[in-house]
Amino acid sequence: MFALADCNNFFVSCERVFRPDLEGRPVVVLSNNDGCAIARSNEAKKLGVKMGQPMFEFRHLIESGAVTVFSSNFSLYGDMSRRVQMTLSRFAPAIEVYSIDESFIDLRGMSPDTDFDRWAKNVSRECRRCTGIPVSVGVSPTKTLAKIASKLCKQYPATRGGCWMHRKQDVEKVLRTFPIEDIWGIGRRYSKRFKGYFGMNTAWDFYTRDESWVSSEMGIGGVRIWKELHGMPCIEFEDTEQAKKQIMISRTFAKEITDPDDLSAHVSMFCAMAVEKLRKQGSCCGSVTTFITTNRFHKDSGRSQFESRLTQFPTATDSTIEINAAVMRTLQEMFRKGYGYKRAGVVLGDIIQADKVQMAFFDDVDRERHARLMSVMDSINRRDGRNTIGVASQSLDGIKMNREHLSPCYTTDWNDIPVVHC
DNA sequence: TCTGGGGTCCTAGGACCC
DNA sequence: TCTGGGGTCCTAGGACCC
Repeated sequence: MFALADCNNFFVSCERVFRPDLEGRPVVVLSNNDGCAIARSNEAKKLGVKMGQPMFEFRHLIESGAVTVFSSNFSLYGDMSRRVQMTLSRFAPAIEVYSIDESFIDLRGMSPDTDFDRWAKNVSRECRRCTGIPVSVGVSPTKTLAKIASKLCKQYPATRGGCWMHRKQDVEKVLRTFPIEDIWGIGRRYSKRFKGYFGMNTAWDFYTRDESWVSSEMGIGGVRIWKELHGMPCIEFEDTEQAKKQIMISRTFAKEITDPDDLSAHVSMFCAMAVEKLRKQGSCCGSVTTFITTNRFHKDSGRSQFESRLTQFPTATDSTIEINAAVMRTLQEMFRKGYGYKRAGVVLGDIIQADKVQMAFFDDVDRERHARLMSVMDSINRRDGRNTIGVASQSLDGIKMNREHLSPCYTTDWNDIPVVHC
């Protein structure tokens, strides 16, 4: 058996932990720059606020007081996520942190006589008690079915946050009405095709197809989903964190940037952030891509641009100095005067373990020195906060963002700790 | 006026090798 | 007119996830 513990409307729930007055009311959390809705309470969903919908389209709901909005507060969400994970760890030797709000739990070592329904309800209750976050715990023979089971918890309050779905007849009963687009791994494209072309609307319609049909339509990935629905586990449980194969830092700017120095300062900071992540996982990268783009929603195509440049390193590196130099050079090549840049980013690729780097024959970088400097830089930034020191080209002011509705960092900033009056 | 920020895997096709 | 057979590697693009 596998369990999936999925936090309900996670970002909204994090805000509600410290604002219990918002329980039962429509709440929306916005993306960076207060752009789009990225989390909605059930009440906000009922009012018609869509995932990813731009805020200006539902501004009337905010202004009339029908919806409460928050700017995203990722230090809060990250910390709350860690607390939920700690609580889950008490119930199983191994958990797989799948995303900020979802973890899988391997139950294969537990006695087959276990009452997993009771177990799931208990885990959910404990998460709520210890962290304040409502969590849906689905248990099933495969990860894909566990996902479905956890969705049932959200749909039916009578499950009290936990649901064990394992008997064939129960699974099939659920699949008969489960929307095809809600199956894990079947996205917008496939579900649109399945509905339009083949008149398939439910998970049952997919489940009852031949394996060979699924294979020809979707390839090996589809077959895995199909088998998982039939109770055959195909998706590995991964409790060790995998090193990233690609690391990207990009941001949309609050205002278009026209000044090359301003743009450089930002992109240089993105670079420093990305390379810090790279070192943190003990890797080096063989290439870096820099990209800049103008506002993609602008009609005036004469002034629009998406450009990117790839730099490859003869010897894979984790030196901010070396990578930043490449990024700054390519940025200079791409920048055009008179254009307003709305978004930019840095992508590190060809990532390998730092101790497996193959040196180039004519390598002339003093890697020892760079390594010592980077290590000192990282420890200072760890101790005194991000952006305490960095390379000269980089902005140390952070990114200017619109965050009009930001909540306090209740759990990660001494100045924001809630005060209890009694 | 205002539109997020990350990731992964699979496949097809081309280049190239013997 | 006829024009092998097998393989690997790389890349771009498409699909998905949260």
